[in-house]
Amino acid sequence: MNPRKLEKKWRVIWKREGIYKVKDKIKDKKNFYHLVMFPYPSGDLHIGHWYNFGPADVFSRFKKMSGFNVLSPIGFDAFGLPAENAAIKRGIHPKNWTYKNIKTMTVQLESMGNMYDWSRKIITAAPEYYKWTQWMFLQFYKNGLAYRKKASANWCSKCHTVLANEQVVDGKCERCDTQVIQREIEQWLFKITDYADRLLDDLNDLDWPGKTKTMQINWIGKSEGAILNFKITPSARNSAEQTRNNAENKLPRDSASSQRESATAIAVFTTRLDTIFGCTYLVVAPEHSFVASLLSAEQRGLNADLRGILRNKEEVEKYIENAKKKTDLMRTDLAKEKTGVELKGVKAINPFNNEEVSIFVSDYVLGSYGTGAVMAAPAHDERDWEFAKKHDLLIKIVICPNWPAPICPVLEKAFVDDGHLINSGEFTGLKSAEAREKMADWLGKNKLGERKINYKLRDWLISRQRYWGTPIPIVYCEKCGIVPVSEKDLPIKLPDVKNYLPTEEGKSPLAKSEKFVNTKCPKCGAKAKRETDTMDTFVCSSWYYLRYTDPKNNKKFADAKKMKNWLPVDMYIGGAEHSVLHLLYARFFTKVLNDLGYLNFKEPFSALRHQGIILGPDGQKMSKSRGNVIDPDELVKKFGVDAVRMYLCFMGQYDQGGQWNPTGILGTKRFLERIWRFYADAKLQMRQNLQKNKFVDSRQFVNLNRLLHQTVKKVGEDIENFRFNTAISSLMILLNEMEKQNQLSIINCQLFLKLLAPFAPHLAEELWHQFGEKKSIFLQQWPKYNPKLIKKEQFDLIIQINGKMRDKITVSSGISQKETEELVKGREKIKNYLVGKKIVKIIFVQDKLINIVVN
RNA sequence: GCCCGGGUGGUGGAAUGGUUUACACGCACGACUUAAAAUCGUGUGCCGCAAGGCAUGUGGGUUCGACUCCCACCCCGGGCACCA
Repeated sequence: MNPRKLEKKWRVIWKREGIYKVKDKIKDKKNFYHLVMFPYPSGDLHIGHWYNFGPADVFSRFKKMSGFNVLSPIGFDAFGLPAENAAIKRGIHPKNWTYKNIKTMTVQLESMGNMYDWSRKIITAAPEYYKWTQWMFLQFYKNGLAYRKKASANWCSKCHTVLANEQVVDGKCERCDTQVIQREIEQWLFKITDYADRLLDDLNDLDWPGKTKTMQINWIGKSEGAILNFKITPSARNSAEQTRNNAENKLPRDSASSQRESATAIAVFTTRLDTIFGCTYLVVAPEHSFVASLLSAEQRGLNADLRGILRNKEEVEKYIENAKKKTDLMRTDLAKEKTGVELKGVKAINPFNNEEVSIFVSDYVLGSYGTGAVMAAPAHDERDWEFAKKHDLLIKIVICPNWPAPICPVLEKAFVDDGHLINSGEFTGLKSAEAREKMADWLGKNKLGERKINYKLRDWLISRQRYWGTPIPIVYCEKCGIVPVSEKDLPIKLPDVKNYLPTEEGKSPLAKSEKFVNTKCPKCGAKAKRETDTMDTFVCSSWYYLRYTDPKNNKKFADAKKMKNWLPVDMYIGGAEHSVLHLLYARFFTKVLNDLGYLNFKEPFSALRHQGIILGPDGQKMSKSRGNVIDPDELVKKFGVDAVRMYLCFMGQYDQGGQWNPTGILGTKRFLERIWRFYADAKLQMRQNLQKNKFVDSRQFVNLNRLLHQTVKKVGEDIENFRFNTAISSLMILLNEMEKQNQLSIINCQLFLKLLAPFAPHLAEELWHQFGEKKSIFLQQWPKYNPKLIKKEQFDLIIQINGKMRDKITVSSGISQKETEELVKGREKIKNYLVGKKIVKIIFVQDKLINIVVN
């Protein structure tokens, strides 16, 4: 057998006969949309792609044979930064580089022999595709979901572009590992935060790995609490040095001081309103506007009483200078000591008890979250505890774990759990959860604050200052301002510029193309300029799964009826690295399009599975510099496609991946060769039998039949559960057994091929046709098993003494306990164990074991 | 620090609370061969000549019986990380 010749032969025939060409509807068949995450055209199909697509193809072939009309498309996520970087490195235009890669990768993908419907191929960098990406942008814009703003953004100085929060890993650029800095820049954002709650709630109904759901939950980071205002007042004491104990000295606030009260207030967000009576100071982030006001020359935004009141201006300025110099990574390092300085001369007033508390500036408070200011209740928060201990501030216990015993423990660390309130005025005695409710009500009633929900999720920054992306369809007119391009003018084509290099100053290379930039205002016709930023490539991939249902449509992103046939996606397979990026964005897009009436479903991917990561033979991540990369093309040359895909299925649990074992693949190669030889023998034998007996009845082979039916059950269930490894091992067991039989039926031989077909499609198809079959094996029905045949008539009964296996006998199924006991006690081996012992107890498990307990 | 996932032979890995080590790789021996490769057969957890004993990261617990359930700890991988 020459696997490569045979495999090529079948790929040609499959293509010629178009057996993978998908019809939108087939009578009496349910549609099944099976999708793999489309590859980025990096230039080579690596083993990770194979691990993703190979076993995924096993699943979709199985579904097809199980009676579904399966859509299994493929395409290319063709825009993006790496194409550009690689193109720059090699001096090739990104477009040429990308399309050249698509060409080679298409050949590689075809060599896998997967059942893709190539007629539905999509390329996100093609104008007929990105026309609709731009159309999506316009819908977002028209509905207030796309907006432009100047704000601090993550800037990668190597890639010369801004990055979404999701693309910053450990404070570094996801792509090139360069330290990300903050830079003020005009940018486009999508309002994903509007969908935070729905993105959270709808996770419940999805058949997704729990881990992936958890990661999205954490990324969205919902926390419920309250926002409350602390009024600011000049320090009542001359000596601002006494920070300690001043919270205990309640200052009865007379009418005079009330009148002098400042209009300035600091809002804080807390999830632990129940600890408010334990608040002994406030902390604001260095970038908080209040600090800036205190320090600035004009002192705008400050009440007259507060102007010029800061007594340690220099100290504060110095601290803030230092904080600015720190990178995000340094600032968020938990191991670091919590530094900070007091704002001397000002105090904040706790709205619940009118106590004056000190205000600190510290970089352990983040300017970007909540209000950029927190109330510190050091007895009940670890960070506040640490800060208070270091700066010798008052720690006041207001939550007691020992209620109703009035004695609270002396704390050695912060007590952060819920408990009962003490020393909390009218709220004393309440449980934490109850107190939070009542206190929030009280805040609202007195107009001092309100309930508030905060999210970690930020709006999605989609503009990139790079060439190789979808142009943002926006025009800037001197008269009309920001004007969206008219839908009929789409696509706004990416010009074929010569100079696509990114620029230092944070402008897209498109800005240099006058032909592109200068245009007319779609509204008033006056001279106008185009937006030159392009979109984040994740925008392209947020809706691609819709396009496969109607990839050639020029009037709509996809026809509604056609989408209805397939969507949402029934099974989505891809890497776990997309847990928060692509998978969150695609969900967001789906919800928006659903709201706008274009889709009748709210979640894009009903079921999701991840493949694991394959490590090099050395147990390290594969990389060219380490020289531990496994080249799938080489493997195919040596072992054939079927052996490679089968080994990928066999090497371990699909979602766990693992270290590449260079010799392991020999096992599946040998297995396939054994099948080949076995069928050559079987054919000969059957030809003889056919002449003699016309037909060999499969009922002659009762034991083999049982194993066959068991295997049908096992393989089907295993594939359904993505347990490809054990499915293959049961096929191996079956072949081992079949080889021992000296007569075989045609029916059984054909049945085995059907079980094999999803794993080794080429070989199975070849052998199938050698039986004289004319239609492809993939147009056959997956075999059904007979549950009655699976039951054993006899089984090995385990005999245990004190829970240890000492003997076993083969007995008939359904044997009674009494019979078993007699049988067992009569055995010499067991008798020896019972000599001089007293039988305490006998455990009998029907059709399994007997355990004699002695002492 | 927190949240997941994992720890089983020489290796990859199997095991509804019931035979630990399926299946495969590797290794050893044998057959075929002038020889080698390929193939086929046999064996292969550890200790021991054997009887037997001991083995699923460590230590406890529940149970007639624990890889599996509970508690504590150690190690590896992944994610999050001052989110108030």
